[in-house]
Amino acid sequence: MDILRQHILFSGLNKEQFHQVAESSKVVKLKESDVLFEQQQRAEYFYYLETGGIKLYRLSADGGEKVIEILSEGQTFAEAVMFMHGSIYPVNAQALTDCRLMRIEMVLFRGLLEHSPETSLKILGHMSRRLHGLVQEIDQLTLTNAKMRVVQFLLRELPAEASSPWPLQWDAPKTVLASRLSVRPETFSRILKQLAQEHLIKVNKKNIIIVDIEGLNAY
Amino acid sequence: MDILRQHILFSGLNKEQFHQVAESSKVVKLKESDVLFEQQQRAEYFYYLETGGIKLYRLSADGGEKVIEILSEGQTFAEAVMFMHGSIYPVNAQALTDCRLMRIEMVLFRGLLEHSPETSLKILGHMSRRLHGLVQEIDQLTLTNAKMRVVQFLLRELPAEASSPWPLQWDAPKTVLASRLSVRPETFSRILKQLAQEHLIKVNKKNIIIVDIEGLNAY
DNA sequence: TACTGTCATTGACTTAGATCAAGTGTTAAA
DNA sequence: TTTAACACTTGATCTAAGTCAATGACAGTA
Repeated sequence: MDILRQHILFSGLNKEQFHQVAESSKVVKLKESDVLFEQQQRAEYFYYLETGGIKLYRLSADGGEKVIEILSEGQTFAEAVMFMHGSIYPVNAQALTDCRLMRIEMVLFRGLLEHSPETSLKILGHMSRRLHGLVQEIDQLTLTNAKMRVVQFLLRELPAEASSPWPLQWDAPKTVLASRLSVRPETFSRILKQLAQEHLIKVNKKNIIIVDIEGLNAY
Repeated sequence: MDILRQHILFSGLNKEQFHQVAESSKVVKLKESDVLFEQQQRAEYFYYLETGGIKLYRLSADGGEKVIEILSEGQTFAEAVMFMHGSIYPVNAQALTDCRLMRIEMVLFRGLLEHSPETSLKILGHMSRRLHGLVQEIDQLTLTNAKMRVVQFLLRELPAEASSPWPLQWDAPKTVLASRLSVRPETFSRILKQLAQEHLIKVNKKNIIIVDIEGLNAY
């Protein structure tokens, strides 16, 4: 509960307000591949992800799946839905690994915001950044090719202080990463192989070692 | 000024607050092709578009241009930037036609929000919808092909009450529309031709008549 | 009226990346 | 230990859409 308190969304609430949130919230546990909610479903809650991984994705009419976001510990999600009329989730959410989450009531939280402009402003900041992120996403999709998308993705996974060589690892299967990057798994595989042949990375199952950050940046 | 008052962003402000905004705001006039601001530039203002058309677009390193949004009368833009740290515009803004805008000071407006939770919530609603729109945009780009994107675009331009045949028109040149849809002008031209041959639309310069809405929906 | 530049259309060609198909590990259950 | 299920890799094709190039249709202006 203390962890929650520290999150930016809740840091603007006073003691009493936070108490209300804590009271009405519930811990949710998911097993790997459990579905938390589905797109078009009526939205009553948003979530704080304490441990585990979640993917947000959309389905097209013909069953195609596009991963919009891969969430990891400490992130909140679906809070943007709280401010839309006739709120329905615009995406599906499914556990990539076993998860532990806090489920927060939208109605209650929204009510609190009416008396907490500070928190509203923080959420606005949050959403602005996500908005900006999506805009970048769009031009990544349109202005660059598959190889560049993969390279950008790898570079973005690196912490600011990273130096070559630097190990990366994740729990999502490669198919999910591929979808996130809007390429087919086959293409993703081939691109990683190419990068390895150029001595920019080394691939071993779910571990990738970034061998040459400079080289990747050159793309 | 009264027009501004009616806009959703300002409707939550009280008389005094609105007065402050009005005081510090300035009318800006642009000629066609004038640049209002550029990406990476320090952001101090957001805008309300009274008359005319504006395109928001991004440039890639190699000069490629991707139109993110085409704005028309009555819309505000760049207000999301207000809530980000070290705020810089993430896009370029250029006039498609002669324009008249209101220029609003971010710092001032942000200050007002600290005392107007109601307005904050309205902006949150605004941004949520745009967020949702961008998510849809992304899966359009990834789950569908160029022809479908064009069809979806045409259908979305139609008002809810539209019936076949229905005329459409816009002031942006076709190259801009093409970029907005992430296709090359040549491809855009070919697709429109195809749709015309299938008797779904009729094209005449900047006017398009939607002949068969059902037919388009079938895609 | 002719000249210029911009936008739009059309045809010929190229290519990135999808699709299809086959094969290899790897884990988990029977 | 065998079988099944699934993730991943690799090779062989195919195709949608991009690129390049030529031409037409204007609007503006000198």
